[in-house]
Amino acid sequence: MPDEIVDDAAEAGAPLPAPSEPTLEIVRHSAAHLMAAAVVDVFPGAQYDVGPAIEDGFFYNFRLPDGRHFVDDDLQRIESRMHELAAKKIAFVQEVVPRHQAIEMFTAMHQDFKIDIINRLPEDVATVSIYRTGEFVDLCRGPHVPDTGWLKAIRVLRIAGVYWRGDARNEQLQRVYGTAWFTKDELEAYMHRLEEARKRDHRRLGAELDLFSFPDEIGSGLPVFHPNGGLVRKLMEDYSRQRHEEGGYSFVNTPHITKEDLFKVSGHLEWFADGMFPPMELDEGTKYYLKPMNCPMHILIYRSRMRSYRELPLRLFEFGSVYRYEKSGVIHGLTRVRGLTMDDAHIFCAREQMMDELISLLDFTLGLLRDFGLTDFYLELSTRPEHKAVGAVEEWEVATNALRQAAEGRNLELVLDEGGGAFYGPKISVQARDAIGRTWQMSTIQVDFQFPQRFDLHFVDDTGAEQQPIMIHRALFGSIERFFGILLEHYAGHFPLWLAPVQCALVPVQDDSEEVMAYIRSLAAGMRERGLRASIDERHGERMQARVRDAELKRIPYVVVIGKRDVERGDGMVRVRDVRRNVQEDVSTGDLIDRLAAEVSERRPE
RNA sequence: GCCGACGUAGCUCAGUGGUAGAGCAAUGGUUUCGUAAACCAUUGGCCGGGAGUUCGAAUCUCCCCGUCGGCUCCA
Repeated sequence: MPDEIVDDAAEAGAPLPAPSEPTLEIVRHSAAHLMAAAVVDVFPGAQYDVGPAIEDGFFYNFRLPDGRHFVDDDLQRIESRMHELAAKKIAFVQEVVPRHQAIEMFTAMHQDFKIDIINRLPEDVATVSIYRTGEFVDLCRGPHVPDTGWLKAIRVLRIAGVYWRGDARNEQLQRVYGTAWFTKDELEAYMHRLEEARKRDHRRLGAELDLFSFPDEIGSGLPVFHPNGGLVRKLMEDYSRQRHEEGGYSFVNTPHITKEDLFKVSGHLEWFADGMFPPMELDEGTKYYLKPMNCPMHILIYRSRMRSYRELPLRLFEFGSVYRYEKSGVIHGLTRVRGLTMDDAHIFCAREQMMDELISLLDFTLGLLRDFGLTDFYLELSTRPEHKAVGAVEEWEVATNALRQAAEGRNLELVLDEGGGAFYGPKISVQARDAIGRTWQMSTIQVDFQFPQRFDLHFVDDTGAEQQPIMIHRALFGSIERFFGILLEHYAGHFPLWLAPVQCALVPVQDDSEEVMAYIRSLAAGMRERGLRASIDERHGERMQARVRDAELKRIPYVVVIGKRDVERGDGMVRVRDVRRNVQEDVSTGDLIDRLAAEVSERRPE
């Protein structure tokens, strides 16, 4: 994302005027300098590359002498030295020096990266700006805080190996990340935010709520869904199917493996081989591949017979499981896996139909996402990748413009992702912001002229002539696994009622009364009749308080406690605890069931 | 794949060269209590896997598998 972009030009050239009040960005950039100064102190001979302020903090990249790598214990040493330097209130002093003089100076200091950065500046840059902080000198156009005494609320957070200039073919440098704030309170608040985000991490909630797991025996990036997770997933799929049925989609099914030829024709083996599992070879020498995408199979369904213009748009939908070889270091919970199920569809239509289809598709997409409680979106338009792309540039332009037009009709921010398209076509991604402001890529909609050509697809138009259809690839959840994980984090485990695996916990005050238990069982049966999912806490001998606590920890949205008094009163009233709002209310069982049923049928988000 | 940190009971973790521990969970019992943790007892482990060093390895070394934080990638 943009916060990682390192702009060398911003590190040198014309100095920037200091604003009257330092901003958080200036504090962080100054903290980066302070950290580099500390690293040079602690590791004499260390070379420093670039060190910008980023969202929530800063980093600096280093090359340590003798090929040394940072280890975790170094973090504390660096931070301690930073605090020492901060306490000295060393001034940040700017100088503007001639270019050649700067090169001589950094040459004398053996700072190869700085020399390289200066050499990359445009020829007409005659002077550069440097900043001194005591002994430490950095090429930088500033501005900075007046002195290091401003840098009290700092913390060194983590280390990383990073490729020089962000290219995996280059040498790997050592990066140190830190965070900096105006005050210690803000720093504490930030650390607290990190902790809160950790608590809603879907990997943690998945285990706590018994939703899914990643057995080592199966392999990295290959999740299994437990009964409760499977139920949520089924509810998601059921609703998606219903919407697709209403949306004019046809349902298809395709196998998980295929002979290699299919992926030769599609171009996947040429362009996507890195993302595919290695082939299985059969006795006769035939190679079979696990499919990384469903499109070629849907194309074969289209091509199984001659198509008429009357059939178009033909929308083929499938929850299609695909397998992608993701590098070991990138696998992450449910959001980056090696086996996933896409809510995948391919729309075959005539060129004239494309625009209408894209517009209605975008509506359909946003509507579905909103039904799952995601409401804050922006769109991203990804254009032709410079190197990895098939097909004529003109066709890419037509497709890109069609997507742009469909997107612009909306009241949503549209950002450009230059060169981020698939190898076969440009795409629109729907990005959603979650409850704590993070953005996630959700749906993708891709226009494709290539596959119809590669697979020689046709339909007969109203004059009896053969025409080539165009294809739209689209996945709205993206992958069900990923969407599941995002929803889980968005709701911090508190699914909306219609998705909650257990909607209402029925808790006896004391479980030794057959009367009470019978009452609870009949209430559960009444709920079940209305399609509601209630659980009865039948553990023997637990205290009611413990049962309530357990129900809340399991994120069961409603808890009803029932004891002798309720049964003896005979008025049908019970006390309901609304866990998500943390309120209690007396309500009749009939009303309770009606209310829950209404909340479910309206798919209320909370 | 790369850099770093890790892997001990279902979960969270302690144990750093001398035959493995706590809390929670689970199981059994006692208790029957009105809205977030009753009490007692019991069970539970090839210390991720393999090889090596050592009289002796959870502990040291190497290789593999997996997890976590980044990087690269995410078509």
